[in-house]
Amino acid sequence: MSSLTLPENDCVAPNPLSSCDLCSVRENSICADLGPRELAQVEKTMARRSVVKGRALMEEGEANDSLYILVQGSFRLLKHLEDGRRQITGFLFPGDFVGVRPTDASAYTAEALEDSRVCHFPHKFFDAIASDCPGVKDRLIARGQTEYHKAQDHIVLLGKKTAEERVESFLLLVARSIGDIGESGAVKTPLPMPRQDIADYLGLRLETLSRSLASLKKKGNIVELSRHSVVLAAR
Amino acid sequence: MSSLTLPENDCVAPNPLSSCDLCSVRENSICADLGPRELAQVEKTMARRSVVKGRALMEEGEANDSLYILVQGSFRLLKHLEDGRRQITGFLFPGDFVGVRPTDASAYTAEALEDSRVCHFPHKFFDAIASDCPGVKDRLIARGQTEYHKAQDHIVLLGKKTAEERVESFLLLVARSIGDIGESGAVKTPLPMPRQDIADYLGLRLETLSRSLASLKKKGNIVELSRHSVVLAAR
DNA sequence: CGAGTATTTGAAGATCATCAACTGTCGTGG
DNA sequence: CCACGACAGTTGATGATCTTCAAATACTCG
Repeated sequence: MSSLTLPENDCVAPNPLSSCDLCSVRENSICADLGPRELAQVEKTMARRSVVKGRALMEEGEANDSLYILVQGSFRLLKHLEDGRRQITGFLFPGDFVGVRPTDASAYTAEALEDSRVCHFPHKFFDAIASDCPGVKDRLIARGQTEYHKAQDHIVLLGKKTAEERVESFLLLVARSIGDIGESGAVKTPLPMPRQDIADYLGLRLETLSRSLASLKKKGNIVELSRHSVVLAAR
Repeated sequence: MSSLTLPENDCVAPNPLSSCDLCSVRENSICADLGPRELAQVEKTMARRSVVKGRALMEEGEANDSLYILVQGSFRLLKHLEDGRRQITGFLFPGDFVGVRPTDASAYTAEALEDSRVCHFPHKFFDAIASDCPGVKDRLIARGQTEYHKAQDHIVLLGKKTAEERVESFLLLVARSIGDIGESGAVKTPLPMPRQDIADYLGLRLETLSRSLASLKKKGNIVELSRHSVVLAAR
């Protein structure tokens, strides 16, 4: 209760992700609302977890009672139709959350696109500190809201945009999360997910996606294109 | 502060919607979490408001600091693309919420499809009672979550379903909110929104919607179809 | 009843899907 | 180090679904 020792830490913190003090996504997360006392509590309570590529953090239909914050790596969120068709409803990048609420049946599956690291918070923890840190619940509400807004943008994309518009919107979306602005204002961004995942996110077939990418490249909107990265022209 | 008089009420409560005791959507709402003291507070604080057909409860881009609970009627939620295309992201029926969080710029517009009645709660109110009623914030989180799940279902619909599948899903959706199960298991449901709104929800053109409806009727999935209602065959 | 709008229906065209073949990339093992 | 196999991605040709443009019909409200 009283000690502030950091269980997983060596003295020199060889892994920068194992201490909250050095956490790269902390300002964006709930942790920003925690006082020093709660933060110490967090460092004792929570578990950091590695998830290897392809593994699920939670499965559609299964119970989940934890909140995960993605620290490193990326995930896809997907839902299945009865007949096996699948729709990707979103991607997670560092700083994003899953499991804002405990539930008996997750609405979607979350699978790692690459080897990743997450922080794991049992929801019990939030209930426990809720009275001391009222800001935490507000932050959960806020995060739920931004998820909802992202979903609405996705709805607009699927409902009203053409194939090429969808692809462009998607690339900008990824770039905003994990892209780097290069010299000349061009943006280079990794694409950790395979083409099929992008297609399933955009409501397009693989081939249509490929053609749209080719077309955007010919038009100059895409400067460079490879399997795992894109460079977008400065607008 | 101390009196429990209900401002808008006559003795015999001529309008059943003007007292929380008689509110038809109360069990589904936040109010279910309120203690008698808070409920009394609610009856003094909140305003019941009529919204005439076509009027907006909130506008995309404008500030909003209130939560509204729909008591009677229906709304459409919509977002605009820069070029004027519009996408309907959802409909509200009695018991549904808008404005789960205060914001400087609403993500969408909410317009009445018919003359409607809402309960209006300034978010200040929730902050004020948060410590007494911890359940209220949890309920807001939960509600945000179900909104998110609905949005995800919408995403699946738009991303993976054919025109006819979309129309069928939509009709079931409405039926679940405001439909009546008739004899024989058939479901009759009103359609308070015009065809164009349905099309804009489903990501289809007006004509395609109309044809899909006609086709579903021919197949027998729709038993009866008029401008403002449908009867769905029992499955 | 009549004007104006909402909805349906028809015919032609475009976008995206499907089926199929080809090319590139990565990792493994000889 | 190169060769091979497997998988990921691209490209081509054809076709279906949905859109577009156009006109007719049905409703609703004054």
